[in-house]
Amino acid sequence: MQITRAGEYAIMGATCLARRGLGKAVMIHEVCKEEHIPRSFLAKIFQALTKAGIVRSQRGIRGGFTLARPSAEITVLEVLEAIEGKLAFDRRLQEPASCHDTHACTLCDLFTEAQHRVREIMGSTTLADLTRPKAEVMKRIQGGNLHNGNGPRARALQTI
Amino acid sequence: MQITRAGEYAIMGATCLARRGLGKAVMIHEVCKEEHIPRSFLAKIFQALTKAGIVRSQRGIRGGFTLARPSAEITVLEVLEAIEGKLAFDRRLQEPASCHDTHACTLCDLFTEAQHRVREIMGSTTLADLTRPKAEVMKRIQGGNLHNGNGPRARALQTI
DNA sequence: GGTAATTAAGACCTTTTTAGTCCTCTTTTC
DNA sequence: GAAAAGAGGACTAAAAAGGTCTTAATTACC
Repeated sequence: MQITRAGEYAIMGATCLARRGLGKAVMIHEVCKEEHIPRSFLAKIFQALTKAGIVRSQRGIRGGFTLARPSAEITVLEVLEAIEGKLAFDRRLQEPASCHDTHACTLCDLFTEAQHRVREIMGSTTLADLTRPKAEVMKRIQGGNLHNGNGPRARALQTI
Repeated sequence: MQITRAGEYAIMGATCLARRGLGKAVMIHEVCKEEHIPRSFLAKIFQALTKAGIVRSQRGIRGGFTLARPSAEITVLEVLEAIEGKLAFDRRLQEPASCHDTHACTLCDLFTEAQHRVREIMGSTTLADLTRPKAEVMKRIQGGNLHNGNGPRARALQTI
């Protein structure tokens, strides 16, 4: 019941890029130093994020990584699932065949709801949110007003 | 980001006992057959649940397992944590030292909130709930009225 | 065009966890 | 005391986690 190190590093790395702004290429080395992540491991993670269209890479001298889109349009859920695959609380929710009691399994319902709650908050929090001052973030997260609004946050939520 | 098979089996096994009522000892063999769980694996799991005071065991001929308390007083969270240890969404929430940015880590806040949401629903759902008809359970889970009420459910929630 | 700096890709490795099994011992009932 | 349970510990195979290493492929600059 934990997210993996790779998933955690992905969020940290992407957030680090978010803090630098959209245009500037940041070398993997800098991100590692700042976030205390092993270099070659992060390289691998950023590769995956590149394929997922979350970051953009630039090879050669003066190369590095940038976010592919504004940080306010990238959700934490998106980053996490790019690395770990679709978030599933239990194997039942991945391969429904593994539940024999297919007709009316209340446990499946419980797991589905738990998973939904996690996806909801992860999907409504963007990288931009993580770069904001702590007090603001706390207020937003615990405020519970994740459902309303028309900003990028609401748009992001639609894809869940 | 998944619960383990052991955790899942524990909930299934305990729920199976809940369906049989409080008094009657159920042999491990019966539970396994009913829930499609490997026998020696479930034996191990029930051992742990016994130590945790969730089920009670009876050796010898006509032995077996029963719930140690009424099913309405045992939460799914309790069963899960008896097997998997305290539910932690990320290692940061277990050993805070692993987060270097101790002063104002917004990611820690996000994870804390996600974890809280999972604990909330798992901690407010009892084994008795899982034995009820699907429609009822769905209504309760999604109703969102998990905070009010004075029943065993509210009591259970206090320990979270 | 050469060279240094940078990411890409994938093979490889080590440790830990998962998901069990198996065997022997103890307890309990008949 | 025999038979039928669970208790407990040792063991194992497979998968996942958490990385490392090597060899490209690009790119900027001289």
